[in-house]
Amino acid sequence: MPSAAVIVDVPTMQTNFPYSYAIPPELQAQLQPGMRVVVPFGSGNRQVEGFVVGLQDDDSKHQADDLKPITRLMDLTPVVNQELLALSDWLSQRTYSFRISCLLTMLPNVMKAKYQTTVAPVPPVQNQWLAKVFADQQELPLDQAHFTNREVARLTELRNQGQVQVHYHVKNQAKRKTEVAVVNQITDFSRCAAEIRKNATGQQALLRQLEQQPKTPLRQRELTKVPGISAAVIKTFADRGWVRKVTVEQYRNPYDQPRHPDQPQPLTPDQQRAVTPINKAIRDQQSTVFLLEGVTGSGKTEVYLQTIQQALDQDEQALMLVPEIALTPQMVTRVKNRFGDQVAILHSGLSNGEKYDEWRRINAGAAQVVVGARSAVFAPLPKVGLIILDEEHDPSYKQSDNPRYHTRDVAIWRAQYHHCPVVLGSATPSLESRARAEKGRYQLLRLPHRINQQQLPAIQIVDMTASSERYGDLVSQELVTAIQSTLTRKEQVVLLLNRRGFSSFMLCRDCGYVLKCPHCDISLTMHLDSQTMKCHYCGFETAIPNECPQCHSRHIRYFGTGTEKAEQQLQRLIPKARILRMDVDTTRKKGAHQRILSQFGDQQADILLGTQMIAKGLDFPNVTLVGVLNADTGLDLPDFRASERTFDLLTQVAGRAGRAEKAGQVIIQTFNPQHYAIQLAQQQDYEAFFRKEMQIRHLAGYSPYYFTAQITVSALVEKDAAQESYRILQLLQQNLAQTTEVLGPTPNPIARIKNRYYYQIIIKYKHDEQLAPTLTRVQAISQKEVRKGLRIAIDSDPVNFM
DNA sequence: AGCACGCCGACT
DNA sequence: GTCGGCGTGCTC
Repeated sequence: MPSAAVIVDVPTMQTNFPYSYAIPPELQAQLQPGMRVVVPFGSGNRQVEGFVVGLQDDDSKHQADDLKPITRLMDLTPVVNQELLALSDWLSQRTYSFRISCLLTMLPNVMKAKYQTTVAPVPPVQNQWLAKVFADQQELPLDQAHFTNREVARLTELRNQGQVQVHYHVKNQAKRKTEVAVVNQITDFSRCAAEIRKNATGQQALLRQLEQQPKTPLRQRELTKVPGISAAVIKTFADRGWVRKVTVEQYRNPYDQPRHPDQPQPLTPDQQRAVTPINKAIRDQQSTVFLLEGVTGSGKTEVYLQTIQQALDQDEQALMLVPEIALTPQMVTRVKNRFGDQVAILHSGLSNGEKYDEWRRINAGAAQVVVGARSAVFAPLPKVGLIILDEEHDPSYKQSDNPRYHTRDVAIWRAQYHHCPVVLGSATPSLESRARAEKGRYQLLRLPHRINQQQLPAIQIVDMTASSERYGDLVSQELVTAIQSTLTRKEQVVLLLNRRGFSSFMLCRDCGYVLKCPHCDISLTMHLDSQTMKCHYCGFETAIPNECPQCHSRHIRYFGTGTEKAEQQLQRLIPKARILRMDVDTTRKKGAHQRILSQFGDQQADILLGTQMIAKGLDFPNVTLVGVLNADTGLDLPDFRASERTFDLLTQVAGRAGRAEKAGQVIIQTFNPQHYAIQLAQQQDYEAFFRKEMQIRHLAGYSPYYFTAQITVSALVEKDAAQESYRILQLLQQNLAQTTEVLGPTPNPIARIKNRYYYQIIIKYKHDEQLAPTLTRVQAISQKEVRKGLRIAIDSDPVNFM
């Protein structure tokens, strides 16, 4: 008796394995691994979504007759292929998360089922209350909106008496749109042409269209755009049997822009030295990992495009991952211009429906190139020939909630599966990747020169501890002068200030009170445009006080400068400058990103002032000055990667200057002018930074010399989080190897967020056989404790310690 | 997650 | 004595 192995949508430790279900005879022919099904689960036979991960001919553990049958199919074809099924298994072990969570993150959001429980009275209805509640309704949803807890208890009682029935509904949210298309049935076009009257221009036009593309279904909506072709013309053809009407899936096209086809550009010798080995690996089906270390402006993108072409030439597909695609519309345009409609785009800026459409195009084999952010690494391409991870050091490649995967790891796994190379590209590779290249595990390719012999911009450091008072603490005289002369030359300026809002905290000068978020251990930031004090962690907002909430003194002051205040001050210093501000607050609305950038690109502003979102990938030829208002914001964070992040950010933003024929200039303002991260960013010497930082990591015993794992415990009561973390500490100490070091528990740098108290434990290890089984035990414990409001998060390779 | 079973305190 | 509180275990 055949049965199906099903992973059910019940994310718990105790259900984290496949359950066997009987396959009803009518489903036996259709059912395949990778399809979603609805299955009865638990005592009430409540209906849940599940993924078929395998089929068995007989089941030794269970007699066929004690298996429950699959209720129904949710898909007609598999939504997870064999590769991704295997990947989900590896991923769940690697990240200590549930298999169902892994499967669901590989798919667009809309494919997660929605559940609804309803209740219906069983006729004849005798109970008066029941009759009154239901009146003429057949059934009602069993939720808070319809029934109070007391009423639910009453319903339970009536159900036990058989007067009420409970129904479980599983709703597939994914709705596909269809449209009408016609398929050509003509074989002899000249004979048909003879049959059409000379003055029937519409019919002639349609015939020409069919002749051009006799094999593909043509969408009616597109066809009727052709002059002369109308619905009536199409109907005439259908009546004659010349075309057949079919319905095809309709896809929303999120980047429906006119295309300017471009051709491969001639390569510099550097680029050629990179392209050759990558293309060879693609041809030879080698799963080599290349680290492409190229300074900003060295032409990495052209290397990507020409290697993608190699994969396409072999009838294979290419996957290109970028940090957050909304930030680099220029990159999307370049790829689309080169490869046209075979490109699919997946990123967080798309609506759920748009993501689903792009995903289906990929799954149907209609896309050959996928460009996308983190989750696009799961794009269901059947035969991958190349995977590119641009800006491979970017922290957004790490998912911060379950499953806590790193895109780089998944990319490498998939490359091994497909026997294809991975290209990790960056101007400032992560220390981990660069170290692997050093050891020969990755193959290092370097692009040390900018294309067209452009000079790297000259970088000047301004020591803000010695800055003149006249200009305040925000902008130095050097920067103001440089901005002014840039504007006189009719060139543009990019300014980075990695802090949003107006002022970062409010302080009472009489009693020393600092206004904090009531839900988090963090001071509230003042925002002038919304006239509120905001918490950047939980979103709490309150009015701006005009007296101290504690002592009612009116001597309150606001300290710290964010982008809002910087904009105001700059405007005062340079009244004629047209300033555009770009941060989370000005880009919240859909498309705002693009609008600000194109305004700046069209020279409608002189200065683009923003947070780190302006550091990446922007390419404006008229920008000749880049200023960093405060290089220190990230430097003193309690994170061993603080220097690396600062170096990356400064290098990245400096690269925005002088990208065309005009020379660029960069001014970095800092209170730590001697710090090596800032010094070496000034020299734009990544290799020197790498060596220096490696020494420091070696001494401190951090990545890449040691692996790290992190356990975070949180609870509503601080004592609970602390106690539990000490219990886990004990478990770790009793089980882990002697050489493994366990740090903590310590309260998180921000000890409370959204009313939860956080404690963390850091594990540093080199080789520890016991680590995986021990963390699995921690995972099991977390399952039990979750009922008491405790949450335990395991991160097998954290990138962020805040 | 949701449901049943089972063991302790407040009530008709 | 029973009703119902929620702590614990199980779901093919």
